[in-house]
Amino acid sequence: MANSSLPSSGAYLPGATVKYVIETLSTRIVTQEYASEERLPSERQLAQDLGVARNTVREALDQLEARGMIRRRAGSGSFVTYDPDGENSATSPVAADVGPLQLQVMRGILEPEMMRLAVVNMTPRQIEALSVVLSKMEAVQADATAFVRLEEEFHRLIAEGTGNPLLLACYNLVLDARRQSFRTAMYRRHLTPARIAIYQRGYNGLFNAIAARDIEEASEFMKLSLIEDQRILLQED
Amino acid sequence: MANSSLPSSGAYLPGATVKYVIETLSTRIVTQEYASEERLPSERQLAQDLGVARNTVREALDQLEARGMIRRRAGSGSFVTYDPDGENSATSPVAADVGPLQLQVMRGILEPEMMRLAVVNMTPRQIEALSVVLSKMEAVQADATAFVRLEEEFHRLIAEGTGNPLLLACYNLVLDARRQSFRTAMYRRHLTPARIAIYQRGYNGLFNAIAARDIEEASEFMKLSLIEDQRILLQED
DNA sequence: TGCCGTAATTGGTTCAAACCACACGAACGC
DNA sequence: GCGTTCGTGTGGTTTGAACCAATTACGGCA
Repeated sequence: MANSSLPSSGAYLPGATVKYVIETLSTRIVTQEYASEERLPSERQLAQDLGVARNTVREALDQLEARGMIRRRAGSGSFVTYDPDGENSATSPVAADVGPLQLQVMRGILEPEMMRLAVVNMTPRQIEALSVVLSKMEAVQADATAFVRLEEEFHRLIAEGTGNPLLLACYNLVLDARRQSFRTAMYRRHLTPARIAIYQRGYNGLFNAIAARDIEEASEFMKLSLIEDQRILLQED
Repeated sequence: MANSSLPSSGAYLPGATVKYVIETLSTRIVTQEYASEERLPSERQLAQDLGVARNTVREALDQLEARGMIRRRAGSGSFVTYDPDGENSATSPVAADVGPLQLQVMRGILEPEMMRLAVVNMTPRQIEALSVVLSKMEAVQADATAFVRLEEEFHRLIAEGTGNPLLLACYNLVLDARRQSFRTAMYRRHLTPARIAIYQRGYNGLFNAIAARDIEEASEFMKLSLIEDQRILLQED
């Protein structure tokens, strides 16, 4: 699919260009558009394709490299080091020891309050960013891996939207654990196209509630999402 | 001052300019030429003084900030956060950006639930460890620094007592931020012997509630502690 | 005197251009 | 044939400029 849907069409968000590039590239990597171990386009090429300066592309690649998604070699190019099915990832060591129930408990503690704070504190720009991720989620048909990854990004944006860096840092640990959780693989197995459609409706409602600054509605959708995940988890046992 | 020995005169080393700036600035900071908490020259000024581009200065400042030697505030300037007599230096980078209110919000989210989980899940051995810390706290007369340290240990043991490694990891971030917050904010000024005595009674009651597996009682003491801290925080403003 | 709005200053972001050092391959010479 | 050389493409670094956003300082107005 790639996309030529540059920010030029509609909302151009100054100050969010690097994030846009990061989001675009990481999505392409996760969805295997750029396969593992594969070389991705040169910085100059990417800059031209995405309609941004090479500096901006470099900044984005810096962060992707820090996340361990790519590796660069001067003179050769940049290579994808992300393995979608790989158990190995640059996740924090704690994440490995976290059981699915413990993860769910932690989400139950953080997410409702996080949602409330985000609804109140998110800037229009952050809501716009959220809508971008939402459209990508709605475009997913059956690619469970991509959907899970986008789900994560969606949640991360909400955590960012609280404006509380400490909460964001904590929630990043939660997301690490969620990614690492061996049950996630099973979770993906349950992510049939039909079920994806259900989640899409849920996230759509959640986003609308956020955009409308409706705390109760947003909280309700968040709880539903949690309960749904919990149901799948228990079903597994 | 310091040096006008710019690379321009003679050896211009491409690829080493940023390092040169970092070296220069960090030396000035360590030697107190730029004292702690002091504002250092603006990026534009530094660029001109050092004979490099502003971008280069920014790159250097980025790394100094990552090392925790400076802190930047848009519109205000960059400030030295390096403490030559610093006791602790290994705090997580996020901690620096966390405001006192944000810290309090996060504690308000985590601690009540943490308390409930701990009361239910703590092993006798963990309770024993908690009692040891408690006696140390009760032995403190006026050493606010020691008391704060023990308080932290007390809370950490409770977090451990939940048996949830993810929660513990998150709470460690909170404690990092709390430690950082105490360094800048003058919380210790308010920790008079009389106030320490009050806290000691509170923690004693909290411990007894935990030992008795009394969830409501423990929760109540935890909230009191939180509210007390909040009161001091507001008083500060 | 006190308050508010504007102007100046500061860090934050993005852009465009030029040059360097490294890597790889193709063309060349032996 | 084999090794060297050189060209081209790639990431790496630095520069200079322009604009944005947060903050502060100042001046005039009530």
